[in-house]
Amino acid sequence: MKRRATIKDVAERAGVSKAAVSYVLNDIRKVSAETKARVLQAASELDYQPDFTARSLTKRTSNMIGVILPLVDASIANVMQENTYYNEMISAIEKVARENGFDVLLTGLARPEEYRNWVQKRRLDGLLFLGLFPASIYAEMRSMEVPAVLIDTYEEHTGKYPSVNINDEKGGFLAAEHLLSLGHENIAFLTTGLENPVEVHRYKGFTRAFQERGMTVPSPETAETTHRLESGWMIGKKLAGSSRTAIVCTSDITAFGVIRALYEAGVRVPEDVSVTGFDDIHISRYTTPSLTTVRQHIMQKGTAAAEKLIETMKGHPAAGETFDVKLVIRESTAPPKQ
Amino acid sequence: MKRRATIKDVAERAGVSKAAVSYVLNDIRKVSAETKARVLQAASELDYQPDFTARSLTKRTSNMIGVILPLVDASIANVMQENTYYNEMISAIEKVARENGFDVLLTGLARPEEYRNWVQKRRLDGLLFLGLFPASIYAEMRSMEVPAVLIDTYEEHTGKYPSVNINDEKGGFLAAEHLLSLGHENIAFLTTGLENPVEVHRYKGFTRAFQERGMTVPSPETAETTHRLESGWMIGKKLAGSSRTAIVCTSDITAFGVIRALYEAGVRVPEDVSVTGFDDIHISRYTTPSLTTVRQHIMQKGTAAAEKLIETMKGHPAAGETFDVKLVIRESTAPPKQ
DNA sequence: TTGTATGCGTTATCAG
DNA sequence: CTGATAACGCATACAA
Repeated sequence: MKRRATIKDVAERAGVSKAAVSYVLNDIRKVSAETKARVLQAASELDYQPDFTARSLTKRTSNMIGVILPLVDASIANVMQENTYYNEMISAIEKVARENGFDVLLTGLARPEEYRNWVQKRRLDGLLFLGLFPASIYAEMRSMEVPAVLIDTYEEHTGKYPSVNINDEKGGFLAAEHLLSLGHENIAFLTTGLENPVEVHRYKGFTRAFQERGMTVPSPETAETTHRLESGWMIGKKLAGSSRTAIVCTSDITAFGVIRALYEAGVRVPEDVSVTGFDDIHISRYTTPSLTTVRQHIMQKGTAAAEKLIETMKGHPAAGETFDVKLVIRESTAPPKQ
Repeated sequence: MKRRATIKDVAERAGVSKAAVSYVLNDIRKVSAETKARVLQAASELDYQPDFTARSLTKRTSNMIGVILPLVDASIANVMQENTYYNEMISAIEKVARENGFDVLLTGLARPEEYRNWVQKRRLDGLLFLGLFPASIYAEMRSMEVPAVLIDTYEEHTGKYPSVNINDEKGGFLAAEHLLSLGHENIAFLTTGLENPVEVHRYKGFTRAFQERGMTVPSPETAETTHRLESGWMIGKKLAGSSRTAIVCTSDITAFGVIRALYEAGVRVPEDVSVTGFDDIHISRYTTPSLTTVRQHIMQKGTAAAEKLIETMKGHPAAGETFDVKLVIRESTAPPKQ
């Protein structure tokens, strides 16, 4: 590779000191118009671009933000593999970062020690947490002074970091209320685990809908893994023979699994059983039946998270934000059979 | 943030020189057992971890690999948003990278100049190209000496870089042959554009199936954008009134769009029209009808690409590789109506 | 075997 | 206002 021009080359060509070049290019100090012109001229002739590595060393910043996903069985695949939710999030983050001159470092992290080390040795300027992590990681976080924004995380886990969320409680409520108003009474709530506050809030909203009608609240059905098609499929298989007439899922992905299992068992959706999803990923509009689901604006959330992080990094601490959700009624729900 | 221990701190604590510490930690030269022990002891006590930024400066390597996606309308979203193909690819790459001590820098790139600059100022050790880029980028590449592996790219575009592919021609053939053997004659081939060699090869395979039977080859239907649900949907809408009895799609995503459009037009799949996909992403097994498709092992491809890149970076240039594909017959295909 | 000195490309400090 | 010069943290050629 042809050696890249350094600041020294520019300085020599312009007949000034390295410092002068730096001043001009960073517009950090008054420089005589003539020097300035010479420097710019030389820089342009040599196609000079500052080296981020060297710059990082003195500035103690890397111009990189870290995007962290939880590791399940040593891979991020188990979390993100099947769900285009992450595609939208990452696309949004990458765009905001790139447009602000930052690069995105993507990694899966499991143990808190790794995390700390990773951040420090890379001199990351900011962090974005995608999803729920072991509580110990949040403890570790507090001891570092790196700006961070949490996504889909609730206060009890955060401490001092802004969090970007959606109104999960309302989402759960909307799904339940929709089914109740259709006339369903025996409704299952399918969660991937109530250790996750996101799931808890959705379940809370679900229960509120019942309570407001003075009905008893069904206990939740718990899938054994993360949001996966197969988790939904297994629960659907189990529920196919039950007396449930409707199933509320906490992701579109699991809803698809459920619907397929029901179909294989000869149970029709929505004629026999209604199913709702959560997220409204793109494909949900295209399946048959298309999915009645709780829509969240994923890219908006990702964009907001990245923007807040960058604001915070610039020294303007941003507040968290909770986005609204709305119910999108499609074909997977209908009144119960008589 | 509590100041991080540097090599100097370790040296002082161990009562040796900085150089000695470096030697021990990098195992670069023989060091007396005693010194070694003292250094390791001190390093461990101080929880010393070398700073990658500083290390990069002298070693001229960053321990980062860049994963590059093409930019469409200033965002990578338009390419990756709806397709879990990318989730699998990225998961696989991240895992291999992480396990080999590398971090993944993810970015969207459009103009060749940006690309060159990005690689140089970040001192990237290796590059992974996901998908097809403007030809000018390949030209720019040749002038740099950075190891790279191309994914889903054909020779004519590469030059000296190994490429990881699948047997696209065979995939196209399998899909067509399957439908022909079912008795279909009027089969549409839906491509997102024959500028992309991947699509060209699939179409070639498709045509071969016809030629081997001495049948005339249908001309392709071209969607106007990238692999998107909506691209498929629009073509499906157009094809709903046609005499085609089967449609071969070059991605599962577009196939879903097609199927939905047909459904909305009252055309049943597979009773009225058969549809095949390509990729076999996870959801294809769970939709109704489940999708007959050409399976490629996406994670295997991603893993291989990352491993080849790392091998090349270590000085053992790896060869490209073409993975096999196979037909997975599910519910979206059936013999034509009598 | 170990320590010293220098370079990597920038930015920050401090004289002039 | 400008320009040497010293960090920044690490690796390495060279000297001891």
